Amino acid sequence: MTDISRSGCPINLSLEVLGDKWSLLIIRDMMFGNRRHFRELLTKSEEGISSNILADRLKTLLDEGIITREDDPTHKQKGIYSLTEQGIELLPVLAQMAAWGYKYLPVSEELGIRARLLSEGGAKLWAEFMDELRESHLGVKRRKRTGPSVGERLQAAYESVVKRK
Amino acid sequence: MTDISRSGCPINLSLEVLGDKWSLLIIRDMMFGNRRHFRELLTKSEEGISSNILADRLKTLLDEGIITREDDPTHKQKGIYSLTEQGIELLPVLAQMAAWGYKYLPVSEELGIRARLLSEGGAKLWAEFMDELRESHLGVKRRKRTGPSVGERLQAAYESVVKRK
DNA sequence: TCGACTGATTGCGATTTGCAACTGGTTGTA
DNA sequence: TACAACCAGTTGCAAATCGCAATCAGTCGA
Repeated sequence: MTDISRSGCPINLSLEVLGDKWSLLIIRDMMFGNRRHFRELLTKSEEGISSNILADRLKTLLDEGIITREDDPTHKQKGIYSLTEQGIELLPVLAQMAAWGYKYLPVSEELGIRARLLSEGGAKLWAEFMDELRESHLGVKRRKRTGPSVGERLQAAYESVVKRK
Repeated sequence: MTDISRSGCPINLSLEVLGDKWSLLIIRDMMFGNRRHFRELLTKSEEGISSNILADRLKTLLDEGIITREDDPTHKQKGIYSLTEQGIELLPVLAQMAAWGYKYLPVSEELGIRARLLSEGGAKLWAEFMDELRESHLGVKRRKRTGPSVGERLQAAYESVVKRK
């Protein structure tokens, strides 16, 4: 990551932080896959990132204030990565990107179902999911709610497609 | 651009098409700056893309069906690049990215004003602007409207900041 | 005819990427 | 206590990509 920026345009600045093939995929896995450890991000992702790239991107995302890292009390070597508020607010970007990809690219059925639900749910569903992320990543308490969470609903939809196969 | 994809995830597929530092900036300039020729995209952008990268990205975007190219009748060598519907529908992605960058990154005042207006305008303004793009890039006729277009309003806001300096 | 302009292409060094192997340490189990 | 499995990274190296500068051939207006 270079220190000097090409321009002060918000889109350009965002791309200088996120405009590579992996950063947003890591954030996607933290958001939708609840991956919080290095190993989980390394091995449980669809795309198979290599460890040096993962280490490098996590470092950059830390520097940029998009994620944080703290020690896992259950294991001296484990670190737990969490999204910051800034990271959580990338959800609309990912959601729009997912909706566009779902509409125009050859998305697989099982991986597209979440994009569809998220797209159909609109801004209101995104806000609800972001609140859930604030609870699980920032420790912010939420009002009690009824029924399954957005995260659970997305997961259930995914598994129902996978099971049918 | 590789032909084989890492996964069928919509976010991953979108990133394989757009996940580099330049593609979305080219689309941004076509959308908001009304740049339609190679030369315009090459020299009138804030960031200064080099000509080989621009040529390569335009080719990729053509292949992906995000833009089209046709000959300019006024000059046998000039081509006019236009956004397709698929390209126009990247507006929400760019708008969300601009909003996020505007909120969290050191955006310059003159280049941030459009992001702010676009963000405040919300989905309704985006839809209106996309309709204008359909008219100027796809030749789709629109119903007559009153007052300045979204594109004109964005441009006016930008110039008012630049002039004040 | 000429100089400026058009959309590119080429050569080349610097940077980034991706794979595989490896490091130093921790944990659970016997 | 011994040991295999697991943990978060690091290192070396080859290949691909990036980015700058120079260049190219066709076209236009004077």
